[in-house]
Amino acid sequence: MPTELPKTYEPKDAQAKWLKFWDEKGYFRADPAKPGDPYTIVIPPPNVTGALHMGHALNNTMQDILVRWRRMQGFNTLWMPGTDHAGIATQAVVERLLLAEDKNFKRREYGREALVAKIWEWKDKYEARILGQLREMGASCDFSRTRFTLDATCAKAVRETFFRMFRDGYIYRGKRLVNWDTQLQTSVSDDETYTETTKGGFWTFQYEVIGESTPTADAAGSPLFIQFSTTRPETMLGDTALCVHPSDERYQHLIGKSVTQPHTGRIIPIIADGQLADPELGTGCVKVTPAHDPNDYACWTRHPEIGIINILNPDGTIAAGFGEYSGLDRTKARAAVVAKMEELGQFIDKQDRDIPLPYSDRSKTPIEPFLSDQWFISMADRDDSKPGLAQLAIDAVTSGKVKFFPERYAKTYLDWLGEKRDWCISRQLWWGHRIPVWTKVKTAQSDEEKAWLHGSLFEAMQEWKSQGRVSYRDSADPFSEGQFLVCVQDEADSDVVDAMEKYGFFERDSDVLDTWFSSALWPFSTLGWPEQTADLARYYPTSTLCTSRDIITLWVARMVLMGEYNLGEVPFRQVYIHPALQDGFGERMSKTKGNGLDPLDIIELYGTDAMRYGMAAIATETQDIRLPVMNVCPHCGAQIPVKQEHMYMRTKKLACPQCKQNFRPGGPWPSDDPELKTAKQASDRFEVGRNFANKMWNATRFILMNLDGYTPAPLVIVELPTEDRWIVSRLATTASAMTAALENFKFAEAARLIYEFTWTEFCDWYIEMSKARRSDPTCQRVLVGVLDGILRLVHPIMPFLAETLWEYLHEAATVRGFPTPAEAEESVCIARWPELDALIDDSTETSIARMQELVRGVREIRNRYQVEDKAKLELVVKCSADVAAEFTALQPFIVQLGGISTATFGPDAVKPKQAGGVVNEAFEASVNLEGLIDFAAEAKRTEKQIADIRKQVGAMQGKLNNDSYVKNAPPELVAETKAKVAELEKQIGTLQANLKSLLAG
RNA sequence: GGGCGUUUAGCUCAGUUGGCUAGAGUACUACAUUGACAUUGUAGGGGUCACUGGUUCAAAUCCAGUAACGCCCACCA
Repeated sequence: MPTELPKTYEPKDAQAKWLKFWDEKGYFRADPAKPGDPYTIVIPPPNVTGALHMGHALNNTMQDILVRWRRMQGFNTLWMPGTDHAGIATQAVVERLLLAEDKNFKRREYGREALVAKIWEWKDKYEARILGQLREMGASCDFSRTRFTLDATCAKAVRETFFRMFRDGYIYRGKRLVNWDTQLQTSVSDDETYTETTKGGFWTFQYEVIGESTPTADAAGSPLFIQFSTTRPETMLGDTALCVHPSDERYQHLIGKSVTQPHTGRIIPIIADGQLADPELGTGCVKVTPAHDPNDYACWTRHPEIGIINILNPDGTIAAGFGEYSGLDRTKARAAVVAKMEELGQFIDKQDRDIPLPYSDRSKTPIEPFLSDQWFISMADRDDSKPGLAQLAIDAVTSGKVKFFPERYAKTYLDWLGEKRDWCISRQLWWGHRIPVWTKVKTAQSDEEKAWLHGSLFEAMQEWKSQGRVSYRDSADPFSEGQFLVCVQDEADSDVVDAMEKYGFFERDSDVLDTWFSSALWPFSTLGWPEQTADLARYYPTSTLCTSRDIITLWVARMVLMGEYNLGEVPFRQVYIHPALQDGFGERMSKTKGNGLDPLDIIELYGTDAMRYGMAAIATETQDIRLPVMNVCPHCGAQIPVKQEHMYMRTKKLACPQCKQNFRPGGPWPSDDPELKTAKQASDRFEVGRNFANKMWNATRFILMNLDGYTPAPLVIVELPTEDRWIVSRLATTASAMTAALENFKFAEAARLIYEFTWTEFCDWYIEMSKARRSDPTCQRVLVGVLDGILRLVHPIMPFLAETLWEYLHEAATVRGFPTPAEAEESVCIARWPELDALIDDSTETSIARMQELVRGVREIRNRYQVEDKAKLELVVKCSADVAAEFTALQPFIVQLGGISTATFGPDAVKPKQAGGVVNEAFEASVNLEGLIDFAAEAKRTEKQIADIRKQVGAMQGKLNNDSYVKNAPPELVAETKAKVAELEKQIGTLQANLKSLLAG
């Protein structure tokens, strides 16, 4: 006696149970020694800054569907999990935490080692949380291989890559403007700045043009001045040019001339640069201060001859070498610089103006653009035999080695790489992979020092270099040069490091690498590269990368580049870009807006399977998808749509329209009123998945209730009754279509296919039909076999549900399937993906479709006349002998599903006098409505139907009367139209006859 | 400013290479209730396919333009 199932599916119990079971069985542990073509996915490592959000849920669901599906297909699968150290974001989070604990927290005083240790603590906590959430979502990762971008394995790959690139001349040190916090004396990332409108000034000055005089000068000839405006007068000390637009007629004659910078006496040129100067703005002339303004800096890179001059000390005072201004704070310097211009009569005007000024988030002081040493990777083409890195990555895609899905994203990738901009890889942080380069910071003084540096150390270095332990530029005695850089292959190589640091000649660079540097190595660092591991040999290159489009450039392009450079092979064959989630108003979901959705709320409310189904169903090929968010009232459970004005924590309290009680809208913010209950968040998009899970649950429940005496036996398909052949064929078609959908990353279609097959065809029709065949052994076998197939097909999307039902089915019918039953696998995770193409049989489809049409017609009449279901109807169907034979074979189902008392089929069937009817090309069905019929209403309906058909016929006749249609359209289409017209004309005839008798009453 | 995308039922979205009366889910309406399932069943109503023009025998679909919205990148003396 099979187990009786509860009435509804309880996702929570199932989730806990199967996570444990799968883990114990080790289904997701990859073994390179096992057979099967490899299928590998590396997870886009989530940042260890916090919890997983809905975007992760989407991303990971896509990956898990692919991995579970491929595993069932017999691939040797590996889904590599892990997390990202996310340099800036993580360090900022931890620093904010420390600042909250102690208002006087200062990074420098706290110290590098202590801070890094603190961040590790944070990492351990949140990594565990993230991995836990990943498990809860059902992710079939191989958690035994979990990596972290800052762990020892990944660090090795980082060191090796940096060393090679340094050695090969791709990595170089250069200057770049950074956001400088003069109070904390540190650079800050763009993320750590905010812009605030500040009262400032807009000054206009003039510089004297050398050797020119005004055209309208008096006899003596007065000097010619050129005017420009600025909001930061103090930077005039660092001016190295004035700039005008090349096509600006006012200044044509001055391009190439020079002016005097009055404070410094420097002679600086007037240059033309179309990108910097805008003739429409101000005077059309602009000063150029490359060291203190990003645009001017860019201008300098285009005109390097003008030079670049830094005027600031790290504390924001004016640097030495600027006379009376040196040592002044930048604000005092500004006043002094302006005063000087007034004194010289070269001050024209000052207007008060509100200026958007960048501030440091940490110290709340204005940011200074500050020139500093940075590390870069050169992307450009090279003169030597070595490849240009950008080109390597471009070729990987243009050659088709890497394919994008949807294709259009290849353009994003190629456009960005085409610029071949160098990649700045250094970050002024402590959390990350520290740059393994030592710089010579002093020259030898004493004889002893000289002997050491130029003698013993240099000799040792040459030796180490030949051993590949260090890399540096060759020359007779490089150590005699001023700045000298040594890249150390292994920072733990104490021979080298101790030797360099002895006497303090060398200091290690304090910067760390951009977090994307280690992320770029992820597809092979996780597999153990540079070691030649079994994993690397088996699972690289990986198969598919699933990610979002905003990191195509930051991440995808760089992985390809690094894979090609380090291993000479692309890191993945396919890149699937999934859509981005938006809220109900088309705005990107984000923490600051508070319009996000917590996957854990969704899981709790609807279950993991429902969440996964929702994610799959939503993943179409568009680039954005909307997910309207609702608050669930914590008192009564009412669902209240989130409105735009609730965002950004603008609404701190909401009243439930149903129970009138107050609550706090759900969101990422901490509560400021512990009394006020916080709403969970929901979205009705997940109800479909929950309902679907329940539908499958109950279908299984029904089948198991009717399985008494089940025996497995081979099924001879051709000998099966129509309805059995039909459902088997439909299952086969569905399986085939799902395979194709998944191969093309059409997750929404895959979800729709299994949903429609299960709900509409299997539950609404086949199971209903099976009720007329109680305990028919063949029917039992088909029910069991189709359910088995459904569970396999749905497993990648809804694994917990599938596994739960699989276990029940296993108990009741271990041996199952068709055409030849076999003992099923112990878990649906390792069951074979259905490949039933041989069972696809189109010929039965038409008969069942006709039968469905007939039943639907009867139901429609029943509804129209409000005939209650219990009342049996008399059915007469006028049709060809062939169709009559089909209907006769299916008669039990027609009788059952239509609620029929007697049914007559055939060409000579005589319809009752008082009848309601349905007419189509294959049959005319009539139901006896004696005593019920409303002749006038029925006549009116018939008239409308005739009119509708006439309209169609008219449109088609129009086409057929059009010579160019008959001439140009495909002949088979024309023939089809003609046939259709004839068909419809026939229907009109029947309907008119009916109308006549209706009118006659 | 540059690039990419979107606009189809009240809402969220399908609609393949142009070709029968444009579909689904949800919401809505009516009816149904101890027989797997109300997280249900049966049936029904609901669309100027953003707008303008063009190509074509034929346009939701192809082309051009307009508008609104979204995302990415660049930039704002």
